[in-house]
Amino acid sequence: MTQPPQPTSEPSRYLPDKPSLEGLEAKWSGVWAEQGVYSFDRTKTREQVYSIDTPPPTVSGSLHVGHVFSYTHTDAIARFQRMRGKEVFYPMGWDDNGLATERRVQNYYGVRCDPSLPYDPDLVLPEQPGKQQISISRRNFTQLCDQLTKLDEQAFEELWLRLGLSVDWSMTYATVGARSRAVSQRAFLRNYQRGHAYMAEAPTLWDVTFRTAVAQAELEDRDHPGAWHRIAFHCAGDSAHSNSAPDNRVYIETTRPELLPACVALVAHPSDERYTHLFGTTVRSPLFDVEIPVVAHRAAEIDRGAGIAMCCTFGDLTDVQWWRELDLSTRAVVGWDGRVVAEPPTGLSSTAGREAYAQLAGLTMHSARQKVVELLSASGDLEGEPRPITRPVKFYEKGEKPLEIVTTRQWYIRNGGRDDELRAQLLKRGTELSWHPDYMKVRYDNWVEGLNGDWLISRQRFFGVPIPMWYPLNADAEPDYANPIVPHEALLPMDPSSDTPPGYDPTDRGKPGGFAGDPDIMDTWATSSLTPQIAGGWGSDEDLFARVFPMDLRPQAHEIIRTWLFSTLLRSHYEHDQVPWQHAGISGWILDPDRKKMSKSKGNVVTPMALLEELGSDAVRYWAASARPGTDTAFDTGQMKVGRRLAVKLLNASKFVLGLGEADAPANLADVTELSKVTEPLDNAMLGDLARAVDAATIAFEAYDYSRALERAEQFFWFFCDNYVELVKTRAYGEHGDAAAASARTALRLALRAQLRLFAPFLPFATEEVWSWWQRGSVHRSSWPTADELGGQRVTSQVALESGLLGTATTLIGAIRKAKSDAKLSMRTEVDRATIYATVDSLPHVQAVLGDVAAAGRLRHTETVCRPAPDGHSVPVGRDELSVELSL
RNA sequence: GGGCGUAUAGCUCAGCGGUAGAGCACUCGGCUUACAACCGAGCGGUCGCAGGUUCGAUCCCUGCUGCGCCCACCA
Repeated sequence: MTQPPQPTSEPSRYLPDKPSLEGLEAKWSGVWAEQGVYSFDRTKTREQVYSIDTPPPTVSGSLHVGHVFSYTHTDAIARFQRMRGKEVFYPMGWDDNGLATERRVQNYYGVRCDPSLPYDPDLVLPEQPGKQQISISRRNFTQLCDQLTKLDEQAFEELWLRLGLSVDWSMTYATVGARSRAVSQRAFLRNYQRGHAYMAEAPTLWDVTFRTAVAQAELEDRDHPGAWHRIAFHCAGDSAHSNSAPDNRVYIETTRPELLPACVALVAHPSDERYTHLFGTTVRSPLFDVEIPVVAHRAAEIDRGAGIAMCCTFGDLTDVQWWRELDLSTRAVVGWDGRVVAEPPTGLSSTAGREAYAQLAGLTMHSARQKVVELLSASGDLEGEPRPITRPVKFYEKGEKPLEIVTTRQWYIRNGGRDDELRAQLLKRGTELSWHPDYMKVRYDNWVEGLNGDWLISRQRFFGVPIPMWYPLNADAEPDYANPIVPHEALLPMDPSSDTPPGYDPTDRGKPGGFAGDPDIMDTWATSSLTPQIAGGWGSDEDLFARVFPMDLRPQAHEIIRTWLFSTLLRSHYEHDQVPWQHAGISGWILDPDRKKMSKSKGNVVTPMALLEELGSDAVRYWAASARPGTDTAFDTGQMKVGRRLAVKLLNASKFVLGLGEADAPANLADVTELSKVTEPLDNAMLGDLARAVDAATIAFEAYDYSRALERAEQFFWFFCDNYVELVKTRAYGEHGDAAAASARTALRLALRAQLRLFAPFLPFATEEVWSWWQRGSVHRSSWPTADELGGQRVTSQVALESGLLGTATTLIGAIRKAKSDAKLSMRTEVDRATIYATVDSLPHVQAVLGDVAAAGRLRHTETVCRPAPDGHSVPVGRDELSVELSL
């Protein structure tokens, strides 16, 4: 066995007989780690650094080809910037914070967190989770969270290593780690101290399954079946208003009849003449017999339902608006558990009403609806049958039941949703970013313009960053929320449920005159919105932070512009008064081949590790990098096979070029004197074309268009292999003299050296393998190719003539191939005589390349005839004579 | 309801104010000493529809249609 070469050793002249992609991932990822090829040099200044605000993957989610897709894009950019001479700050983060982890731990271990239980240091769980979830303490629970996320993080790291991400693994962070918790709590406290964070008791969108508040950014609309119910309210007295129904009733239509006991008003549009006579009067609700005012509000829609709506506390956000703006009563009936609360609301005082209510108390919303419909039918207040409809209903994105609105005390961060001036500032911040692709900015603008309230950041969950606040308790042990006890920044991270505020004794917890900790944790985005600060060492390593912040690039997917991008920008706006990055690179999604979003449930998810093992990382990276920025892309193994073919071709072509001879192998091709060996016009023409491809790829990369950079490199490479290499092959063997051979070999080597570097960001393994055969160091620390090193001005001055030459030669060899193909001859068939027709203008070109063309086409004798080609195309005359007609 | 994107070969996608491109698939030919997991040649398109601007439109403008996505107060 031949020892694999080491990148720091002398060029090894090691050329495998049969180059292969197998094993390159393990070999080179190991070498890179060992030699710290991607380690960040923190002595560099901000100007010298290119910093990336890595998206920390949710480790409790499944590994998905979508991950491979978008992280490859970022890695290609990182590698390009590194080769351009930037010191790339490219850490990895793990998002192990929040509900995703909680849920995974519950299912994986079969446990459930009960914060009232004491910690059990000797907890032993059954090997297989049982049917019944085991209740454990909060501390035990979070320990299991830590334990499981460690496993998940390992799986991700293995994947990333195999994919070849050029991450500095010594700088990894986790969003629930101590550093992240400290940053998150510090930023929150500063928001609080500046008045950007506040606490309020207000109607809140509430998930009854997870029993937590959720934020606007976590909502999604889903089509949900429901039904219109036409319900009669009773007008007071013997009203003689002609517009009332003849039976003195007012009909409303609702999809939420179960909220009838929560009704606080009927609302119609001020200009709706059907109801104007009722404004200012009251009606009585059916079943519950509560006196209900009829009021006017512009938000009521004349042509929706009956045109008059039942306003409940709270059925939807319009109800909240009406309740606020019209100063209506409050009759909450939905409890935290999603069931009808036991006590009837105020105002529900009649005996009949209380009896009706008693039949609902404790029921789920679903059952309560059936019961109310039953009662209304019996009382004759339901007109007709419910009419089924499907309408959009708000869900928590991770939830399975429609959201309710429950009044709770929560923490908020101002986000412009209630403040036009702040909103305008944030919109302006959006313009300070370079968006790639630029139209993605519209999504940001839409989101900011559509915000309808401040950002609710508290969550009634267990695993996450605690809200760092205590509250003094009064003589009745009730918390004084208006005067929280704020911890010192030096004490962060802290947990108010186990830490004791200064001046108190742990035994004062929960006692009159004592203190209580805030029981809630923060929304996962409240921490993730600080990834530039976490990764950069804000507050703990200000020296590092100054060298990396604001960052250059935020890569992310488009669906989290409203969450991650927006919230990060908001926090940076508050804390640093600037945008957190210069560029936002937005990736698309992976769709399955049917153009649907890939989903686990459909069984079409491919495990990325298996893909990498089967096709090779370079192949999969090629597929990812072929997708235009921001574009949703079909999962396509065909494209990966194309990438694999490219990588194999690169190995083989390199082997050929490097195998042409050791004697004149230049030790340092960066030495421009090598260029003087390139004497043949055809060789210079090729280098000139390559120089243009290099320029095009560079411009594309600088504009974050990695796919175009790859396309240009690839386009040139196939042309190089199929035409140039074939044309100069025999000359390179030395059949036309040493100088001509040296010209070809040097050009081939210069071209190979440049092309390996063009491909390095995309095919890091194959390019590194080839680089190691003949160059020092890692290709990934070499410099990005330039037009200058390929001849620059020298080539450019002759460009007109020489690119014409290359075109002529390519056309000629193509015509010869076609002639042979039409004659059903092997390409190696020797042709005794060929006639090449040409115009006067092109004749010099033809004659200049005739030697290479004749050799490549295996033409023994050629004749050039100076006249336009006869009609038709190439005419194969036979094995011993070939007429090649050209339109030149 | 508002917005963004998109529509090009059987499939996946580039492109561009001036004679329509690539890969895959398909057909034919070739084991040509870098590569048969390869090479060569070929077949294949009213550039979604309708108008407009222009000497000229696949490209620019307007409208329409299909698809995808984002957003929107769910009575």
